[in-house]
Amino acid sequence: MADIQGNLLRGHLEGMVLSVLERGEGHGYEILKRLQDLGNGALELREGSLYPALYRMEEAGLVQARWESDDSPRRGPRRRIYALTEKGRRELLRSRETWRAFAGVVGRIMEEPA
Amino acid sequence: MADIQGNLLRGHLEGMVLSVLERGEGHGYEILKRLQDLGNGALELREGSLYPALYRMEEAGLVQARWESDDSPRRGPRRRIYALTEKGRRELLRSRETWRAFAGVVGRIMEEPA
DNA sequence: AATAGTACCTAGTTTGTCTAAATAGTAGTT
DNA sequence: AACTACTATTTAGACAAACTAGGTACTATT
Repeated sequence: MADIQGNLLRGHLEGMVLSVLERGEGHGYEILKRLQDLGNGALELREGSLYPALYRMEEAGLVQARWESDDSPRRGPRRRIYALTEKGRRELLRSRETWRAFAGVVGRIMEEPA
Repeated sequence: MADIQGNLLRGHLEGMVLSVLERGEGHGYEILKRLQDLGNGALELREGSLYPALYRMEEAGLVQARWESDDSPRRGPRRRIYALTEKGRRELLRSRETWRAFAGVVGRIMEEPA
């Protein structure tokens, strides 16, 4: 199983998080699990990568964070819920364009017959 | 034009260089131009990224380098010519697999309808 | 002599992922 | 009660690879 992690991910994680949040808000651990699920076991993403990414994105105004209310029915550790902002939505569109350009160019270079 | 550079490239450059060299040996500057051509103006790759990458790859035994002979017919700065080694060829196969896995996973996450 | 293109080199900066820990609540087991 | 495991968040420090921003040197053209 080719593991996707580290340098390969650099610069691509933010778009992936934006994309996951487009389907609905979610807390950090949930975003992590959604990404790992979507990665089908090949995506090795750690908490230590995701949480700092979320903080950067919050600072950049791409996502808005709130603490889950105390009086929610569930028990367990508090969760911080992230949602896309308008700016984040625009950034997602740009991320998709960048991804397509990137995948097109690198794909062509990697796959073109010798 | 979406520019492909910096963090986006991290971890992907080595495979691209291997792939370009599969089509035939070449010197550093030539590899740079070939990549920029293949990138159709979108790939912003600098010498300061490529040369160190070539040194790393030489050290890792993926490519073999030699100085162009002095008595070659052309005039101009000396060139250092890089060629794939057997190990480099094997690594290229692995790079392609990794690329496909990466592009598949990230593509699915980026493009999947919300 | 000035400019531009080819060709290589490299010290130092940047930055985002990862390592590796810590904290804390809940649930199930022995 | 003690344990293990899972959920959930936090963060200091390490690391590595692309980049910045220069430098050298030869050739050709204006």
